[in-house]
Amino acid sequence: MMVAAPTRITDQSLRQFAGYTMKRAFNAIRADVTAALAPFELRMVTFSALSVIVENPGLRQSQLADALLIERPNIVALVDELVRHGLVEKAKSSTDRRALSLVPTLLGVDSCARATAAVAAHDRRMTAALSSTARTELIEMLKSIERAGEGLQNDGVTTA
Amino acid sequence: MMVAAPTRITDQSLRQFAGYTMKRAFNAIRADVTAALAPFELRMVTFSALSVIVENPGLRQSQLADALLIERPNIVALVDELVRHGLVEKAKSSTDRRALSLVPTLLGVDSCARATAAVAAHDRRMTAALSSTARTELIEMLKSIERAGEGLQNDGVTTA
DNA sequence: TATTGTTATACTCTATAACTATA
DNA sequence: TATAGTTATAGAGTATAACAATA
Repeated sequence: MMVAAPTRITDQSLRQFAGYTMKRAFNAIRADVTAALAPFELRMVTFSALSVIVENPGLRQSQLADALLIERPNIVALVDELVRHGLVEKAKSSTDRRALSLVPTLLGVDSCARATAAVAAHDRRMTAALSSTARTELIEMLKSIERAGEGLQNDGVTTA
Repeated sequence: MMVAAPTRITDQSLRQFAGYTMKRAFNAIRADVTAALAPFELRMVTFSALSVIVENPGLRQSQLADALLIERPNIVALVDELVRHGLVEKAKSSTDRRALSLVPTLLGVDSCARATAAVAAHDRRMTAALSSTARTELIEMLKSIERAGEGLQNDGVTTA
């Protein structure tokens, strides 16, 4: 079979979907935020973890996993990376001898503040085309999509 | 060091960022669309590829890679998967003996139509809380973020 | 019994280097 | 010399099973 290639490629059918465009938008965000966090030796996921630890000092690893929707086994290396960089300490829980309490160090608190400022600048760059209210509405719409996903685990079986 | 764990964990600081909430929203979308595509033996990326091939019959693999922002090496196994399922054929280009033209089969066109309907239903489920105009605005905002990313490869060096 | 942290493991997704055959 | 398809490979990111210590 012999066919000539079209000159201009379109993705019109996929563009009707919020999911497709969101994937492309998030790709752009990930690339930019990764660059923004590199000077702090933080990745997206380690920055998120550090932020939650600073905001909730003393939380257990399993609580961090729940908050960030990360499986417990994957938390171990992630927290160890923060410990290795001197940003977080693993303290023994006073109430449960199985558990570890995650506490930010002074360096961790400071790095988190500066990284948060860098990420805020990145986020403003990416949403520069949006008005302040539009940006707020975007975040609210994304939250509503996140919430929509929470009710769909059974996937149609219970919809009858 | 002994610390008691907080009872309620928050991620308030991260919630100010469109990127963080978008990641969580997209996680929900990915889980739901993956389930929606499973009956067709399609993954997110193979569905996107099939859709572009049906919309642009005869395009070359490198054009498909450009359209979907996928590196050329990763296109090979992806297209082979569509060929194996009888949805796409690799035809020889009539103008360039190096190139392959990707053509959908009749089954491919039909499967694409039915999968597109399933994905449309999924997309409506996920955006059920949004009005029709709000949903359109969401997609436009996501496009503007995607566009913002295209200008930022150099990362601040040229901003001076 | 159930839960916390952990190890080992595997699977997907994505990115890079280098080869071949053509242009 | 550049490009199209390809191979091999490596690194993230993420998910599951199973274990020891403790509740």
